[in-house]
Amino acid sequence: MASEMRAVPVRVQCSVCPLRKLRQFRPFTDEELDFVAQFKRGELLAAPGTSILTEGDRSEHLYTVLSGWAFRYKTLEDGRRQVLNFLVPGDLVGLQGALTAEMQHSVEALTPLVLCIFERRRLFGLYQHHSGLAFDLTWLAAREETILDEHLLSVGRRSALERAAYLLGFLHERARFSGQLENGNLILPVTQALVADTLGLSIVHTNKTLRKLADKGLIRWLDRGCEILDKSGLFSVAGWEPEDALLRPFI
Amino acid sequence: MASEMRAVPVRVQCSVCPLRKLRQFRPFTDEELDFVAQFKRGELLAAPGTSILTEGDRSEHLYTVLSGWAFRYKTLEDGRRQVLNFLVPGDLVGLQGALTAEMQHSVEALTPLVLCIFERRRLFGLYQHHSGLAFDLTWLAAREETILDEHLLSVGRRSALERAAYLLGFLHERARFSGQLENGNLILPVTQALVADTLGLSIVHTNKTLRKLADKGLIRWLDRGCEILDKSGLFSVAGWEPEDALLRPFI
DNA sequence: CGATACTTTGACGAATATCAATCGCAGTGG
DNA sequence: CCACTGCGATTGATATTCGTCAAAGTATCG
Repeated sequence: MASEMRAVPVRVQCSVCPLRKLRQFRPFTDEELDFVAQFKRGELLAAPGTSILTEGDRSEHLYTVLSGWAFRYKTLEDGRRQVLNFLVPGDLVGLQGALTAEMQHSVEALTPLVLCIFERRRLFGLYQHHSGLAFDLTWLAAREETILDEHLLSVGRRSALERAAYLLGFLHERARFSGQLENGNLILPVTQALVADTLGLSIVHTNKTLRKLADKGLIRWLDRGCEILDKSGLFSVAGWEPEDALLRPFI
Repeated sequence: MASEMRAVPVRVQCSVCPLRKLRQFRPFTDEELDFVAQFKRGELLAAPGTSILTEGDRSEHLYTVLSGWAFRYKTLEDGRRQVLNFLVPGDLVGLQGALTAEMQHSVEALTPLVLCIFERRRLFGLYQHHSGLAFDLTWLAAREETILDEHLLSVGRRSALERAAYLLGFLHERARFSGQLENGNLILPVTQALVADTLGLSIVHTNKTLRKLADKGLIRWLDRGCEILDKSGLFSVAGWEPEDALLRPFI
């Protein structure tokens, strides 16, 4: 729960943003780049386990993930938890809080995390003067909706094995697309308890389900992470194929 | 599957839009009203059971529900179906299709349905010249996301009884907020098969679960509909309270 | 009147949860 | 260095929830 979290002055200039260099992100115009550079107020560094946002918060800020992993979740009163989605570099955090009064979900860091901080107050200026960026924000919100649709289908209608295969394949795809697959084999930074809370299953049943995937040679479970050995095998078990994502916006 | 569906020339002038009179929708400026009136290309009338959009479509259009009920869903290859959300008057349909290449979900009419048709091509003009409306679109997308978050929590972590109570309370709330509660007791236009596909349960188990809610005096099941007898009783079983929704945009 | 779609019910089986341990590893303090 | 602690992973036994199968009842509609 308690962990290091601190805001620091801007360190990464937007003009040399390491993410923007990746070919999956759409290029900015000079005007857009200037605006975003001004929009950005600093960075937030958070250690694993740190709570970034909490359900009920009224946040002054919006964030973009610059590096690291995090996850969004909700809980019921008695503590049952449901993970809603994972956040990787390029993902926007806290748009809901900027539009409704209070955050309806919580966000927690999974790995050491760096977030770019934006001021919610200035969001309307973005809409007034940068329709391209405004369009991008809607695009990002619609993409999140698409992902949630697929998760809902998964939790509602896929078997435990299909669900687990879908999730791990999905996470691998997200990692790949956020530029984390340079060095060959990727390790997803998740615990089995976290996977269980994403799949809507108990920890015990999740363990037994992951074991089946491991026995099929599709994954290998490590200390607190999951190595993907056979991505297309996972997709095949899940009955799912990722979209070939085209150019993607981010802020 | 096959059913009546036809587009007709504009009949309801936006300036006298019956929805806009409801106090839950935010007022337009004159310029916004002019734009939307031009943006609108006509209306679509659909009988119950009609397919409005299908997964994989490339739709030229965006829609707003003017009257009636519909639902969004996805299916797996073997036919398993998951209902994602319901659509009531004021809801936007097809924004995803306007931003990504293909629709990722299907939409079907539940009752006689009237949709306002907008042209996807002209969406960018909206962003360029009407930042207020652009902001509204993002707001609507973020609200859909909030709803999906709650559904995911429900399907993943609530028991069958809690889930059913949540869903029916939620639908009652949506009906109320879209101005359908004038005449006292509302009948939700759903079948048990549809509820089952929303909750992620089998029809048989759904039937037995709804029976329990009926035995508690919270609902009454009718021919193909559900009458809500005790809304706060449902919320209590579900462990959920609706947000007091403030002013709401629509297009 | 038959056809169809929706609802209801009981019996049974499969999927998943809960309970209760145990094991291994990393960090911590003596 | 070592005992201790806590978290995560694992396992087997048992209980519960939920799905499937089969059948029948009921309303609507042409």
